[in-house]
Amino acid sequence: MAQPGTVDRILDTAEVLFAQKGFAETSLRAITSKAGVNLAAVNYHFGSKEALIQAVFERFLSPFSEALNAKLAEMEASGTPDTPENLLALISRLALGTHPEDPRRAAIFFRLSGQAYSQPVGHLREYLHKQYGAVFSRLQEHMQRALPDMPPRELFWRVQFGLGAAIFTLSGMESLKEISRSDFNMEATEADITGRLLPFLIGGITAPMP
Amino acid sequence: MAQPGTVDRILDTAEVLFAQKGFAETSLRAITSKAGVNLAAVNYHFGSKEALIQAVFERFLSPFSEALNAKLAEMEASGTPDTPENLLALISRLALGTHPEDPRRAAIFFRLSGQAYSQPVGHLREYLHKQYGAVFSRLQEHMQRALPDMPPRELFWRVQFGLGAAIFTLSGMESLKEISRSDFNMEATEADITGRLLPFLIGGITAPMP
DNA sequence: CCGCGTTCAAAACATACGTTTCAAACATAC
DNA sequence: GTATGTTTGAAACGTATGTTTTGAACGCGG
Repeated sequence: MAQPGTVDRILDTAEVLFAQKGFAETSLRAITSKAGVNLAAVNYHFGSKEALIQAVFERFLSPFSEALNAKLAEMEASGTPDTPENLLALISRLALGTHPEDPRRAAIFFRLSGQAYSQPVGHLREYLHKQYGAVFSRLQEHMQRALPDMPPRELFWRVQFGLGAAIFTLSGMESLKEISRSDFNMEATEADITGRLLPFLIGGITAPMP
Repeated sequence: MAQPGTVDRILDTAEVLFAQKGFAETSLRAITSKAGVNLAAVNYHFGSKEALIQAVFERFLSPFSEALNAKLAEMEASGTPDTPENLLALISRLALGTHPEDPRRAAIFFRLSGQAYSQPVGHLREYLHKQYGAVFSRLQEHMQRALPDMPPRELFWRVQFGLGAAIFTLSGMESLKEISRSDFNMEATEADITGRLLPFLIGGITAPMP
């Protein structure tokens, strides 16, 4: 492994370009030339482009997943009550703050998630489900405890809807900011949008059953 | 123009493949060979691959956009009150029923929308905004009339959140159906999911202000 | 200082892509 | 029936991609 070197420079550059332009549209040459490393370095260190993509996601999601697990355990230990407000605020804080050294990485995080989710059949989606399905299930259980009267199947779909609203909106934040700027003369920040998002999610998830 | 021929066979095949695997991942050779037409036919009839993509969207969105416009005009004329319920039910019915000849096309419609939205910078997103921004604005005005006490900027974001929830969920419906099948032994249908989606959207959009 | 495993650099490779070319087939009007 | 404009077919073009190869450079323990 290289010290503060090639591997990390590739990952740093790749995550930015993947988030900006997508996986298929980002060539290894674009990554390596911008990262200032040799083209062959990707295949040498990672094996293939697809392995690079997975490595980018692992570096992103592992800290998030671990932090979420830790915070949930903390909640359980301290007896903090399970409420939609608590759970969603927790996730929101985590998503925005998992990488405090660079706030821009939150935006990259969202865009990568959107790319992964809207990706076709690809190995990526099942890799994510296999790798991080456990923490998602745990979250779902907490949400179920917060809303004991809601049928699990209904809750499952509502969480999916909420996930969609969040990822989709935050992933397209750049464009939406521009629209909101031209239509409302309003500058919108990440924190501003997530602040508006939370009441929406709570309202949707706790909406009365049909 | 070809009669019941080449052009439509290309569009029919392209929309399926684009929805399944994305734009960049679908080659013209894959389209033309599956459609049973010559490779050069795409460039001959459409000019380029990008023009093909736009043509696919135009064939999808124009009927939808026109139908929505017509229904909104109908509402205005008949004095039907603007309520979130009415408006969202209207859109839902339209999205599921714009192409009644083939219900599978609703799924394709959602997947294409998801692809377009999560697409990078590409010309597609601004093309869609330029082409269909008007009908979206009109819808937004109706929603504003339904919720006169909500600040327009707040409403803008809430509509975006709802759009995200809808497109994102419906676009990933195939995978989500499978998860719901394995986790809940539950068969989910399009109508089932949209039936659950509407209360969520209404709850989110009408949630109390923070 | 030497030997060896690791990393890097430059070039080449094979392939897939979008696009273009050009002649043949076709349809239509005169 | 011939001429004209349109559509199709097969092949080629140029380019960009992911990957592989081959040595050189480097770091380090003996």
